[in-house]
Amino acid sequence: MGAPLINQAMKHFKSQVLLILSEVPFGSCISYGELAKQAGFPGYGRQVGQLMKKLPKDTKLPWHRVVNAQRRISFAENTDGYLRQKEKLEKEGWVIVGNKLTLNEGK
DNA sequence: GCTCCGGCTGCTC
DNA sequence: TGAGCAGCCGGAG
Repeated sequence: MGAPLINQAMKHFKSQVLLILSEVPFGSCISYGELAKQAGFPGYGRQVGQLMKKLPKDTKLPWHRVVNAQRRISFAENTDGYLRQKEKLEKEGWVIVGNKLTLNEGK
C-alpha cells in the first residue's frame, strides 16, 4: 500500500464524499466514481464503496442514490443492502429491473 | 511487508 | 448490447 493518501487526506476524502452525497437531490443518483471525482479523488470509486459499507444503518445520507457506472446496484441480489437500496430507490421513482436502474419518468 | 479481496471504472472485442 | 480484462487504491489477514 504505498500511501498515496496520508491520513489527513483520507479524512478529507471521506468528509468530501459524505458532503457531496448529502447534496445529491431527491430522485437523482450518482456513481461511485463520479462521487469520488467530485470529491477531488478520481479513481477512488472502490473506496467510496467501502465508505458506504461502513455507514450506520440510521444514517441520514442518501447512500442508496449511489450506484456503479453502469447504473446497477452493486450488491448481490440476495443481500439485505440490495433490498434496502432497491426499496428506497423505488420510493424515489426509480424502477429496478434485475439490478439495473431505470428512471420511471418520460418512459 | 506481502498478498488477496472488495458495493469500481473504462476500454475492447 | 453485453461480457471480458486490466488498472486502481485502501484495508484486512
